[in-house]
Amino acid sequence: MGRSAEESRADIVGERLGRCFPETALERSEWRVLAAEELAELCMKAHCRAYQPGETIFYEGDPCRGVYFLSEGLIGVRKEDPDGNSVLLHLATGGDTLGYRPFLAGDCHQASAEVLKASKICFFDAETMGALLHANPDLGLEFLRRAARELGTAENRFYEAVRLDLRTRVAHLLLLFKDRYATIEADGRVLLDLPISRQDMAAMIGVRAESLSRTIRTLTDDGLIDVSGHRAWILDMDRLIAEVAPPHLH
Amino acid sequence: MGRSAEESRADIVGERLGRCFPETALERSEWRVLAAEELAELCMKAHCRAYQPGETIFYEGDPCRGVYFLSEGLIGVRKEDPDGNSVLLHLATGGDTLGYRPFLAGDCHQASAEVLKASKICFFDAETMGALLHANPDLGLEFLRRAARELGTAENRFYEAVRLDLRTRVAHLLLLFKDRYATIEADGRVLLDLPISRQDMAAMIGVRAESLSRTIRTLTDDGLIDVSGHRAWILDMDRLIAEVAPPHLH
DNA sequence: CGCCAGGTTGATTTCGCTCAAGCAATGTGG
DNA sequence: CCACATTGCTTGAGCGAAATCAACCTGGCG
Repeated sequence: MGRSAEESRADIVGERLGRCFPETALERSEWRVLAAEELAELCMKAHCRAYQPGETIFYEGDPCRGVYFLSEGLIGVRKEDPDGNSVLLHLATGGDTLGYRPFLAGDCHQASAEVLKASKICFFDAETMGALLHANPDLGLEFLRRAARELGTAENRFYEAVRLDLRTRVAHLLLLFKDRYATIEADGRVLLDLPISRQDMAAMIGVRAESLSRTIRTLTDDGLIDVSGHRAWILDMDRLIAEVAPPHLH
Repeated sequence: MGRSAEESRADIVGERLGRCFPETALERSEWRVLAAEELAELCMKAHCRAYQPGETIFYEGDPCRGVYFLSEGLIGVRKEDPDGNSVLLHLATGGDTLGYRPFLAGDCHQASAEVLKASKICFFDAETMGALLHANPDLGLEFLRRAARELGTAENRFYEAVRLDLRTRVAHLLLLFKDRYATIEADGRVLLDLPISRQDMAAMIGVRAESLSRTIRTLTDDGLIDVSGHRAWILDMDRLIAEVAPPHLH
């Protein structure tokens, strides 16, 4: 124990920093623009904990008291109605920040956040966030860009929901998953590890699970994909893309 | 003509400022956080002109070269497919800024903007915008709040599009219009001046014009509203609100 | 007056939902 | 280790809400 108090405090900070902001999560998040000292300070103020699948981080209607940084894991952000029907608005993975929208708009949470895979989450309270945003304009601009991108995808989803038929939307969902969850095998085929249940996949595109199931079947029969459980092969990428490309529905 | 060059330049600036940023438009826009000198400088750099109904400001797919401030008028932001079916994403009125989303996200326009009523529009190029955002963090925070609010409404629209039936969505649209376009008559009844065509109203909630027409008919038969042309009376506000309130669809 | 675009109404079709049953995988207690 | 619940997924049959197709108003305008 020949080490100074300085050094051991630095160790504590460094260790906590690594847990709050793992490299892979940090670099794809808005927080990457903060200086090392700012990050260190931030994560000393953070409330961090691990969550298990099934836990809920916040509910629709809850007052928004700050934002949640997802260090690792998988979270579903959804709106539910009394009958238990849900719409899955967003899938969050490591590096995503939850609740920034209601925080910035100054309203209550308009959706609930449910843990889908074991996660580590850090909470930053409104005061800390407010101070940080004023102290560091770059952070605000990062969130602004994020909000702009998400607004674009939200508008596209609305368009697709009202104009595109079921099969097209399922094909598009699979292609979205491809970008994030695909591995390419030696023979060139594409293997997806579907990260969520059929219920939730259906809830992402606003259809019933039964309809999704039937559509997966027809796509399978047509030789585009081959799905069993959470493993999905894309057998014919070109034709799958063609399903989405021309927005003609005849 | 005893006035100095100084004074007459100030007049020119002041006059141009008043045309670009009319009081009512400015105060509900993000730009209100700029100092008078900043506004003056900005509108000297702006390209302003008047537009007539039917003109298109930008098309889906166009590169985004800056943002458009709507001094007055009415603009429809829409996505169209080859068959001519359109979805109306947004109605912009005086004080709204168009194209800030693609500008910030760094992509092309993902929708086109069509003039619906005679408008006055000022264009600020990307360079000017970029400099301003860096020079004045408050402006960024304003746009951040705006983006957060719009993201919320976009997510709600998606939810409603996939979960709520036609009648509920029509009722909700009428109530949205009420907030912006209603006048309350002496006898307490509420009169709406519907700002857009049936086609476009239908395109806002992602349904066909025929379906909208039928639904307006049933709402009329039920005594909730009374519509002729672009004049709509809300006869029973409570029941109209009740149509929207409980999201049960039986 | 006739024309035409926008709006309404009617008849029919269809896509996706509802309801219900079957099935496979996983867990649990005896 | 097996009976059995439980849960998530799939399949089938029937239905219904909204789309489609088509005709017909209506009102503004040359």
